[in-house]
Order: sequence, then structure tokens, then C-alpha cells
Amino acid sequence: MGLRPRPIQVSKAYEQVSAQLESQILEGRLQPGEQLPGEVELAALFGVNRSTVREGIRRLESEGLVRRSSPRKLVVATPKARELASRNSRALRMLEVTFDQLWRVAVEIEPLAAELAARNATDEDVARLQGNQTRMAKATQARDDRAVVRLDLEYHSFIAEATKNPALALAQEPIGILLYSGLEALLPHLPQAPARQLEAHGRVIDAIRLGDPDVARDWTLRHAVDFRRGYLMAGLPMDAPIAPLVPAAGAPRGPRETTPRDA
Amino acid sequence: MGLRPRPIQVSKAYEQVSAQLESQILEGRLQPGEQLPGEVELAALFGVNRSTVREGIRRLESEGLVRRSSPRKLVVATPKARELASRNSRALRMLEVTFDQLWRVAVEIEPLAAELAARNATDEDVARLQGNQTRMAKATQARDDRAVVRLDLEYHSFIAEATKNPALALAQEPIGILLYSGLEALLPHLPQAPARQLEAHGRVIDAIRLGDPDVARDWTLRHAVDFRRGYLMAGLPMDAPIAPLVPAAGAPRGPRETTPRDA
DNA sequence: GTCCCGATTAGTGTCCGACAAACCGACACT
DNA sequence: AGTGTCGGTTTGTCGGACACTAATCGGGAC
Repeated sequence: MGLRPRPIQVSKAYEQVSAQLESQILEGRLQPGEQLPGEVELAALFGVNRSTVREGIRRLESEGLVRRSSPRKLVVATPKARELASRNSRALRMLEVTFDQLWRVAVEIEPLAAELAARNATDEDVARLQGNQTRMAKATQARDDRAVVRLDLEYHSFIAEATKNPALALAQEPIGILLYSGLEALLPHLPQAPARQLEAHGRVIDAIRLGDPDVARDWTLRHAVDFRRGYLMAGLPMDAPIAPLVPAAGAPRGPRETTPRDA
Repeated sequence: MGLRPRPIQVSKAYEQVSAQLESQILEGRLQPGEQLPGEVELAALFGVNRSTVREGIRRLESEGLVRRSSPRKLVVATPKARELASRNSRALRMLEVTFDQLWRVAVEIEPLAAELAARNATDEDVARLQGNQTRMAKATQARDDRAVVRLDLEYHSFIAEATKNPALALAQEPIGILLYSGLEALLPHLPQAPARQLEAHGRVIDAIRLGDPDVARDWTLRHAVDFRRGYLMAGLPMDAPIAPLVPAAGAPRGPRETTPRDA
């Protein structure tokens, strides 16, 4: 029959605490920067024990809705894009997303990001990008693969920020983080890759500095296509998870039970 | 001077608990589906109090890395795309993203999503989309604005899922959720909007069913452009936050202090 | 032997009380 | 003015306790 039993859920007290605080924040009754009462006072207000309040607060903290400005002060905050990005990329890694899946999205988003960066970047953004480029040149010359990867990730992050578009940053960063981590596997096979990358970055940065969206877009697209080609040439698999969840080496594959104890 | 003090951070015990468990999960030593020991046992293993363990677990729970399959069983899990999406869209709302910012990203991503859906959708995906379309037709005829919005969000969510590309879904869903919530403000001004939407959806769904990526992409692009035009025609602001953080009606705007208590 | 039902047990949710350490603000001192 | 000291406040952590419920087990009915 038409009976559709919504799964009943007993609401634990600590969930109600975080839920209530959350809705107060989302409704704007508690505005970012505002300070919350201490744990004891909160406990009194909600009529629960301090331990319960603490568990509720942990959740809000981990979601970035509140933050400790100092160990004593709990203030309402807006989630930071960077933290969201890293959480999202972690999730993607766990979902065992493939290079191909990531690339398909990146090849559409990154050119847009470059375009918007060219439209909206501040002088400061440009300066940061140029600083990145300088360091990248050094790392390239020194053949420091690890630094190259790190700086590449930083470059993409700077671009995302320069767009002044949080929606874009949120969509792009997790993908960029994961995709360009794949660079690490690529570099040993393609010694010339960093040099090509350096040039592409340079062109894009110039275009951004000059406020030329079309050139920025174009070179970013080329860069992405080039990256894929490099990945193919290196013989790396497009359809395998970027960072497969390695089963603990030597451990039996069967469903292990309860404990993380095997030290 | 050149002194660059790295911000010193004391690591609380509950943070170490969640951090250790998290890294065990990310390294694959604890695999999804695996069950964790009870709180008491964990407390013993880590050599801390149960309360401390609980606070650590709250964090992992809220990040979707662990989940309670039954109230008694705590199992390792992979974060669910839907939950990530809602958290991300909440964050975007708090960042006061504008219609224009959202739309610029959506207009690039959604056509891609439609294309990939046309390539990868299963029969089941198509059936779900058709079910959505049927209900949308009813809601349109009944002029039930609320239902139209809800079904539109569902439509976009189904498309995202049909792509079989988690990276895309993660990038698209938060934006779609927020952008098409704007539909609610639009409908009263444009009575003909639902009908146009219905047609566009129908075309896209047909293209997906027939496995025609180009048509799916094309109609989705048209739909997005149309949406923007409608928004403009309705005289709605493109540069204002989609969902401004409303200060509680009638409340003084000054920086309120500590309490959420005014019931 | 299998199946169902009640008793048992284990584990979570919540509370209480306590204490050390850190933090913050104020005050005294040089 | 700048610095040291001090005391109250708040957090982080602990140990213990108890109710309630889900899983488990044992026993009786078939």
C-alpha cells in the first residue's frame, strides 16, 4: 500500500545540539565571527551535560561551521574552501575515481578557471602566481620531482583562488588536487614534462596578467590535453583508480573482523 | 624580520584518535565495510578515556569515513556523494555566492554531465529520469511551484548519477542544488518557465535514452542559457547572493554577543 | 532437528563529578 | 611602557555510573 514509512530515527542529544546550532547559524541568527558561550553555559542552555555539548561541537567543528580562534574562543565561521577541497579530494580518492574521469571534468573546468582568473585576478594574485612560477623554474632545473608536483598543485590552487568564484574553486580544487598528484607517477617517465609545463604555466600567467581571457583559456586547454597525452605516452593506465586503496601488504583479503590491532 | 613562526598547535587527544583512525582508513588497513571495535576497546587500545574516543569518532562520523550500520555497529565507509554535495552547497551558500558565479560554472559542467550521462546511463537511470519527468509534468500542470523545484533538483541529481563519474557528480551537484533553488524565486514571475523546462528535460532524457551525447549536451546548454534569460527577464539580481544570510527579522544588526538564547 | 521466545549480555547514550593545564585579564613592579 | 605575577575561568581528560536497547544465547514447543 501507499504507506511509505520514513525511516524513523531516534535523535541523539548530541545530534540535536549540533543541529540546533547549525540551523541557528544557517538562519543567520548566529553570524560568522560571533562568539559562542562556553561549554558549561551551552550545556545549561540546552539542558544537557557538558559531554553531550562537546560531542555536538565536534561535529560543527569538523564541518567548519565553528572554529576555535583561540583555544578558549569558539566562534561561528564560514567553511574554508581549502578544507572543503581537501576533504572532497579525499572522498574522490576513496571512491576510486580514475584518471579518465577526473580528466574529463578538468578539461572543461580548468580552462574556465583560467578565463575567469584572467578577468578577475588582482595584482596580488598575479604576484603569487609569478612567485610560484619562479620556484617552479628552480625545481624544474634541479629535477626535484617532488617539488614540481607540489608547486603544480599550488599553481592550480592559486588559479582557482584568482577566479574570485567560490563555486568554481570548490568544483575545481578537489579534482585538480587528485589529478595532478598523478603527475608524480608521470615524471619519471617523461623528463621533458616539467619544461613543457613551465612554458604552459608561463603563458597562462602572462595572459592573466594582461587580462586576456581567451589566451588564458586556450593555453590551459592545451596544457590539459598535453597532460593527458603525456600520461598515455608514459603507458600509465587511464581506467585504473588514481590512488588505489592498497590492501595491507601481505594481509589476507578475506573480510577481516574487528580490530586495527595488528601492530 | 625573517622569523617565520610556524603556528604552534597542541594536539588534543581526541584529534589524535580521529587522525590515527583516519590514516588507517586512507592507507587501506581498515577497509570499507570493516567493523571497528567498540568504544571501550578502542579506548583501551589508544590508552585514553571513552569520552575522548567518542569525540574522535564524532568527527569521523561527520566526515562520512565511518558510519553506524546499526546503532551498535561502527563500520568503515566511503563518503556518500549526496552528503558531500549537501555540505558543499551549504558552504557555498554561506560564502554568499551569486547567481552569476554559479551559472558560469553550471553552463560548462552541466552539458558535460548530460553528455556523459548519454554515454554511460543504465536502463535504470533512464527509468528514473522518466519517472521524474512524469511527475514533473503533473506538477507543471498543477502549477505546484514547490514540487517543480524539488523535481528539478532531483532531475539534476539523477543526471549527475547517471554519468557514473563521481568527480563530475561532486563538482556539479552542489552547484546545481544551489542554482536551481533560485528557480523558486523565478517561477512566480515566469509562469511559462516550467513548460519550457519540461520540454528541455524531455529532450535531454530522450537523448540519454538513445545514447546521443551531442543532442544531450546541446539541449542542456540551451536549457542553461534559457534559465539565465528567464532570471534576467524576471528582473532578479545576478550579482546578489543566491541565499543571503538573513539576519533574524527585526533583530538589531549590531554585533550580537554570546548567546543563542533569545527564544 | 528446527523454530520461536524469553533471559542474558554487551555496547551505546547520557550523566555526574573531578582535576590539571592552559588561558585571559588584571594588577603590581621596575 | 614594558614585564612579571596571580587568580579566576574554561577546556581537555579522566573515572565511574546507569538506563536502555540491540544482539546473543539457551530452552522449550513443534
